[in-house]
Amino acid sequence: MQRLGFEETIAELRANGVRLTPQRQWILRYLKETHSHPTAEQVHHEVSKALGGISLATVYNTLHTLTKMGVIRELSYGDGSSRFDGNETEHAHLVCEQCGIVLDVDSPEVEHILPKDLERTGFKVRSYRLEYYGLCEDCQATPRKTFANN
Amino acid sequence: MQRLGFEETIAELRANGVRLTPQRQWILRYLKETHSHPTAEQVHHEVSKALGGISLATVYNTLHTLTKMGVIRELSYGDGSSRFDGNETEHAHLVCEQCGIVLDVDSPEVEHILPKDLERTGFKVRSYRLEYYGLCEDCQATPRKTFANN
DNA sequence: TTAGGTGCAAACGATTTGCTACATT
DNA sequence: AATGTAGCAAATCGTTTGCACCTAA
Repeated sequence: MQRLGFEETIAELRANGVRLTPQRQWILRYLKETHSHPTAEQVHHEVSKALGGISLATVYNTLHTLTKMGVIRELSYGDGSSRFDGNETEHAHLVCEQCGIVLDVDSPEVEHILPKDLERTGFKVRSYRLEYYGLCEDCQATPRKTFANN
Repeated sequence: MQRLGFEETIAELRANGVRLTPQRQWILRYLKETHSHPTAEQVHHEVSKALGGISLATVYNTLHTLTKMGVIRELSYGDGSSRFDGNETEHAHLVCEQCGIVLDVDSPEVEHILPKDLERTGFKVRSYRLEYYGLCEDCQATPRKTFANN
């Protein structure tokens, strides 16, 4: 349950013979250093500034490659677009239904319960996804905010 | 935490003055009577047989209407399409990464833990979503099955 | 009667793909 | 040098929308 930083992840990939192009490095760096949960478009926008241009297709391809390698995670929500999380470890999220922000939450109790709970199902669990939907603190204070943040 | 059946749900909607067209009734009936978690297209296919034709747009409209009314639930997965669940109550799912089947799981321990877990976050939780990803029993026995079931 | 639902086809938007040129190893 | 990667534009596909017609209450 230790989240790896950018440098550590790069070292791990290099050790596994993965090709490390500038595009891949910047995408990974951005995801590892932000704690927001950006969409592919947001990644494209940020990384494009650093590289002076990158194809959106490359962003998608790279995000999927990194997801398959297990160094980032992909989460798809009902709003049509996926979000990507530089934290590759299992953890729960808080999703604000008003402003759309996605926050991390440590949930040690849940971590203990879940695996136990599945023993009786015959299902071989590789990962889980736990999300709470509701209102973040800001939106509780400010009803009717627009859906355009984070 | 009591799942409502088709007849009960219909009665509730009628009591609330909701218009009950044949299209709405058949869509609701299908979702309430199956325990699979069909996509919009699967709903369209099944209901179309019963009605002798229905527009896919109507299926989408109706599914969203029923979701907003709280009598069904919508779940979006990474495969691009949403799935709809006639069980409107909170419950966890098992998602097989090989064949794509979505199974229900009762998780009473988790039900108890989750709300408690959130008290300290300042987040106002309205609902949650819990999914386990892995291999179902069939796919553990039969590796490399195609992604075309259920 | 009438508010609201249905159907169709066109529009949309996120994501994927085919293919050529290129850069890391 | 060889294999895998980047870029671009076109294609795909699930989903939404505008509008005319229709129907449950």
